[in-house]
Amino acid sequence: MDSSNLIDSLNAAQREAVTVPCGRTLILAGAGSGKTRVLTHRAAWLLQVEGASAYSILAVTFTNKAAAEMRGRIAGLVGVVAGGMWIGTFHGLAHRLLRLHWREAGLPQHFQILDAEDQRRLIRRTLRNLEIDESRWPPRQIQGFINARKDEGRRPEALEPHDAYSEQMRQLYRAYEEACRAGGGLVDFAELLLRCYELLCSQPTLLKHYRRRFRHILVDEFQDTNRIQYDWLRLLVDSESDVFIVGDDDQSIYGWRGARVENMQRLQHDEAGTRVLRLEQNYRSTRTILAAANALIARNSSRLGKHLWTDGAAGEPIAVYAAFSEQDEARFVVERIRSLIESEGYARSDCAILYRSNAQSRAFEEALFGREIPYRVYGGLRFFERAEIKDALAYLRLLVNRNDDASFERVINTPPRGIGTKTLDVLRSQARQWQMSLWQAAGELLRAGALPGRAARAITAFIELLDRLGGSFADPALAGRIETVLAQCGLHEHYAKDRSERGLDRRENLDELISAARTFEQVREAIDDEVDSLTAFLAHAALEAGEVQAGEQDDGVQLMTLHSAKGLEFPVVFLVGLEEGLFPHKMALDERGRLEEERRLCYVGITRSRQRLFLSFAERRRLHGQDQYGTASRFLLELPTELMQEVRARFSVTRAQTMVHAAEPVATSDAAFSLGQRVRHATFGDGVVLGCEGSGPSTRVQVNFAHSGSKWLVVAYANLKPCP
DNA sequence: TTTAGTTGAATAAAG
DNA sequence: TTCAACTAAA
Repeated sequence: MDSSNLIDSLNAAQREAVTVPCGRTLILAGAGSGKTRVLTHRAAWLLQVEGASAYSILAVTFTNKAAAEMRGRIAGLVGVVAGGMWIGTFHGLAHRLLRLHWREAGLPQHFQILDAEDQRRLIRRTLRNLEIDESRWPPRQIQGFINARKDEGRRPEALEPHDAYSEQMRQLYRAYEEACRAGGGLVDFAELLLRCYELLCSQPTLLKHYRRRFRHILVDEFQDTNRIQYDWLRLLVDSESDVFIVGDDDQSIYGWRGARVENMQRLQHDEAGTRVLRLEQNYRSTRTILAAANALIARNSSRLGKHLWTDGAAGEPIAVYAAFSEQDEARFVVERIRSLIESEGYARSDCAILYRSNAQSRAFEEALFGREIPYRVYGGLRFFERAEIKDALAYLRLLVNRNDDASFERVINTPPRGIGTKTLDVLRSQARQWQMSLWQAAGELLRAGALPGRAARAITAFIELLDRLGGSFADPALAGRIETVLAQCGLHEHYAKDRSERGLDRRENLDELISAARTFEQVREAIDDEVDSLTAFLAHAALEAGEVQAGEQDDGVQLMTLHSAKGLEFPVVFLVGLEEGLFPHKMALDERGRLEEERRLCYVGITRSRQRLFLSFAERRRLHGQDQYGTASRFLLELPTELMQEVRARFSVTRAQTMVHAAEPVATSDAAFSLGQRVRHATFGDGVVLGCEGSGPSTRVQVNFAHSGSKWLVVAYANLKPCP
C-alpha cells in the first residue's frame, strides 16, 4: 500500500520514529517537535504498512481530550480502518477492562465510580462512623494518603507502619476499602488502575489473552506516568510486543500528583535494547524563544538530555516588564494585548496569559473587563462536578444501587423533605449496628414502626419515589428516563423556586444533563453493551467531567495556569508573576527536585509561545490580604540577558537592582563574565554563560556549549575567552 | 430547616 | 482577601 502520505510531510527524525522497526522504542520528543504527529502517523504506519490489525493496537493517553484528538487524527489518516483500536486514557481503559471482567475483578456488575469529591465525602462518613476527629485527621489528607498508596500499588496489608500516625492511616485506608465494598462496589480513580492491575496479575489466562491481542502499544506523555501505570504497561508487554513510547522529561510537571519522571530512565533499564530516538527540531517557536528555553532548562541536572533547535527566524526579543504591583502588571499586559490586536493584527485568542496559581487571574480579569476585551478563564468547576448535576446523578445511582449510602445521604433531603440530622443520625446508627446500608436500615425501621410519624412519612415517600422511578426503568431511552427522574424527584421544582440567576443556571444545567444523556446514547460505543445504558452513562459522567463553559467565548484572550497550558501553543504568551516565592512557588523551594520541577514548568510556559513572549513580575503583590514585596524570580535571572529587552526602562531603584544583578560580572578576577555572555573554550568551542557560583579563585561558571552541551568550569583554570 | 455569621486555609488538577 | 465549610441562632 502506498504510504507516502504518512511520511512525506515528516522530517528525517520524525520519519525514523514513525518507521522504526517493531520492538521497544522511546521517543524523546521536545516541545513543539511534532510529537502527536509522530504518534498518530506511527499508528497509521502500523495499520497500513506493518499490516497490523486495528484490534492489535492499544494507545494510551492521560486526558480524554488527547485520546479524542488521537482517534480523530488517526481516522483522518487511514479512515474507518482505525475502528477497532483501543484508544483511551489509563483510567478509561482500566475501566473498560473492569467492566468486561467484573467478576474476575471481584466487583459487582454495576460498580460505580467515585470522583475525587465523592471519595472525600465517603472518607468523611467513614471517619464519623469511627468517631474520629476530623480536625485531627483531615479527610483531604487521608484521601491523599490512600491515593498515593494506591498509585504505588500498595494495599493496607502491604504497608509497614512505623509509628502511631502511619498505623492510624493504615487503619483508615482499610476502613475506607471496607466502606467501598459495603457501598456496593465503589471504585475511585486510583482504584480503577490498581484493581485492573491486580486483575491482570491474578488471571494469567486473561493476561495472556490481552498480551497476545495488544501486539502494539503506544503511550503518550510517558513522563507523567506513575508507578502503577508503569507497572500496568509492563504487565501488558511481553517479548514479542511492539512498544512505542513518547515523552519529554523536561516537561514533567506532575510529580506532586504521583508522576515519576524516573520511569523514563527506568524503562531503558527494565527493557534492555530500548531504542531511544530524539525529536529535537522545533516547529513552534522563534529562535530567540527557543534559546531562552534551552538556557533555562540546561540548569536542571537530572535530564536525559536534549537540545531543541529551529531553522526559523530569530524573531523579536523577549520583553521583560517589572511592574510596581499586580495591577500595574495587569495594565501592562492588557495594554500590550490591545496594541497587538489593533496594530499587529493578532486575534484576541492568539494571546494567552499564563500564571502559576489561579488566584493571579483576578487582576487580569479586572483589567480586561475594564478595557472591554473579551476573555476566557480556563479551570474551575466542570459540568459533571456541579452540585445540582451531582444531586441528579446521586438519584440515578440510587436507582442502580440502593445500597449506595453516599448517594443516599446526598439526596435524602435534597430537595428538603423534612428529614434532618436527627432522623439521619438514627438511620446511621441503626445501619451501623445492623451492618446494613442506610436504605435497608430505613426499611427495617419503618417496618418496626420505630420512627416518629413525620420522619416516617417523609422516608416512606422517599422510598416510594425511588421505587416508582425504578419502575420506569422499562423506558429504554436513557434521556427520557433521566427526564422522568428529574421531574419526579423534585429537583427541578426546587430550583424553580430560586428566582435568582443561580437558580436559572441550575435549571439550565439540569436540562443540559438530559441532552448530554441524549448525545451520549447516540455516540455510545457498542463495547459497553455488557452493561445497561444508565450505568454506562454514570461511568461516563465520572470519567469525563466535561468541559468548562465550553465555547462560551470563542475569540477571547486566554487565561490559564501554566499546568493547564501544557500541550497548547499561542502566538503571543504573557508569562506573569515571575517572583521568588510565587514562581518558583515557596512550597517548592526547599527540595531540589521540586525546584527543578518548577523550572520545567517555566520551560513549559516559555515553549508555549510561537512568536512573542512577554515576561513580567510585580515588586509589590497583595497575597491573602497582605502586601508582599518580592524580588524577581531566579528563572528570570537564569535567562540570557542578550535575548531580552526591558520594556520601558523605568529605573526605579528596585528595577535597576534586578537587571543589573543579572548582568553583573560573575568573577572578580580579570576574567569576568556575565550571564548570557558568549565565550570560547579551547576544547569545547563556543558557548553561552548560563550561571555561576562561588567567588574568588573557586568561582565556577556554567557554560552551555553549542556542541558539547552544558558544563561547569572553574574560571581560574578554564581559560575562557569572550567571543569576538 | 434555614440562614446569617464565624472560622480557617490558601500551588498546580486529569481521571 | 476570598471562599468554602462549619456553627449558632431564628
